[in-house]
Amino acid sequence: MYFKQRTKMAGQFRSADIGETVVVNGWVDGNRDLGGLLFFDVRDRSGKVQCVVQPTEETQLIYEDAKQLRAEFVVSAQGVVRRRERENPKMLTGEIEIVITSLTVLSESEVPPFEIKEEITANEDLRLRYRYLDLRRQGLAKNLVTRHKITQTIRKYFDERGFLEIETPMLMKATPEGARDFLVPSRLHAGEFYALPQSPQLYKQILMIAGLDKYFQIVKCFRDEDLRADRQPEFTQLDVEMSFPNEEIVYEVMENCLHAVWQELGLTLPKFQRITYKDAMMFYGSDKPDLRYTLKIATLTELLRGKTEFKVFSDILEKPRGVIGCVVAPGAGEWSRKQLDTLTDLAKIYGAGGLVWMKVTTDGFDSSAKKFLSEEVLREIANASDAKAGDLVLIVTHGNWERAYTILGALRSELAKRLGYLEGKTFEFAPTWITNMPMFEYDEAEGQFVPKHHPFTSPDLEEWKRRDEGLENVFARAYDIVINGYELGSGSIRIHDRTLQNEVFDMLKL
RNA sequence: GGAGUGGUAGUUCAGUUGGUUAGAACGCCUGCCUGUCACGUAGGAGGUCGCGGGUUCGAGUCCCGUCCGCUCCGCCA
Repeated sequence: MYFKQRTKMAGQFRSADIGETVVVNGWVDGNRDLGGLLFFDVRDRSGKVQCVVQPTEETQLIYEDAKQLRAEFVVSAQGVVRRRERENPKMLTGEIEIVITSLTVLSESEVPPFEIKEEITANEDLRLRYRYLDLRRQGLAKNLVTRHKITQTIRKYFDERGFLEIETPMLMKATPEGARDFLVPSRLHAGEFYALPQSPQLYKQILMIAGLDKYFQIVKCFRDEDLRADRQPEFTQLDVEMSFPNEEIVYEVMENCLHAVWQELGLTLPKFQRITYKDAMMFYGSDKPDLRYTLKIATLTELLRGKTEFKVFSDILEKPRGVIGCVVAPGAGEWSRKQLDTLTDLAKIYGAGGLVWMKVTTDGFDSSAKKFLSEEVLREIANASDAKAGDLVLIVTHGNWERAYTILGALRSELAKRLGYLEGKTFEFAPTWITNMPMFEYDEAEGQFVPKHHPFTSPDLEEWKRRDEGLENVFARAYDIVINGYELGSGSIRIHDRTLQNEVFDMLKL
């Protein structure tokens, strides 16, 4: 079909164009027929512009055509730009409109399954089925623009610092990394499979051993595990590797990269904090803590040792990895039994046997375990957790310390939500490094220690020897970047030499 | 693998203790309207209540089974 090349994109017309004869191509966004006067908007990715048809003798045919326009018709319209009689300050093109002199419908549209407007109500699965319609919305298209800006900024940043962008293979040999591999059947070797990479891990190791020194890649990764709202089987990550760095260089390179990205987006990223993995777990109950609010977990294990016969507590105190901890909800002393029950349900989802609660009142304490805990013990718990009159204390026990803190962390997040700590805090970033990730963890099912990190990560053996602690306390020199309770990425110091790697494994008797 | 929750008009939802013809808003269609931009206005069409079975005089509603979506746990750097 014949149509004229557009003068510029729909959202770019301004009062400087007044008097010009122009062509605009795009999608019909709305059709307002006032009888003797008809408006329709033409939209493309840049925005939209108002077109107007006034029926006179010579435009009568155009008017008849324009009356047939429906949402999402693809049109090519020619006309003359003029100043509006009434401007619309809400539109970037609101000072002008195009008086149509020629109108071509390039493609008609069926009635869309949902309305293409910014305040969308349709379900996500419907929107995804008609992704090409959903992406016509400015807000969503803007996300792709933002993503483009981010990747461009990252490429520029690493290029300027001497990093090489190198592609690594997508079809590879299966490696027993953490996650399940996606498999691709091989035609040449019938019955055998390629694996899709969970990360470019092995290849970047090779690049370092080969002496490429500094590498980065914006790369697709595949993990065949179950989904979550914020977790997909296929995702893109920024992958970086350096030879001969130290910890401060890792921090510096990644922090400045993120600062550059935030700056490009017109945002300011606050200074990074650092918290060890152990502290993150003990105080916030998560390896990706949300630090936008200060609510902290308190540990009661040693405080209660030998001071109570309460079976729920004493059973845990006998276990070497057992922990009793609590989290305080300030001012929640009036919460109903029903509200407490839903908190108990939440704790149980995360593996708690139950939940002991305690309310601090002006003249003492009330508790679900009042029969078993003395006034003195309750007072000590209140002191240790800094609970004041009117507060609610939630106490959790578990035989595995990480599990105990995970439960408390889930309660902490829920309390923050219920107490309104997050209202209006969407863009208050609290970037944090979680340092000293554990190299091993104790596997209850297997009854032994298993690697928690991939074996390429360098362990901090000096620190380990100095402390003379068990395998549980061998730290990987690895770090997660966390913002607002979401993991943004990770860094680590790695072993690039096979001999050294073997040596380490010997030392650890693996 | 497990738990919770939902499935009613094109869309988002309401639907009371099981009871007459299953409703609303937006969208859609038709008419009217010369300054709208969430146009207005008058009217209209549109339903296998996810699917199958059961209980009942009667099922959107209760029971059993099943499918699908979402959220979470497990899992997952």
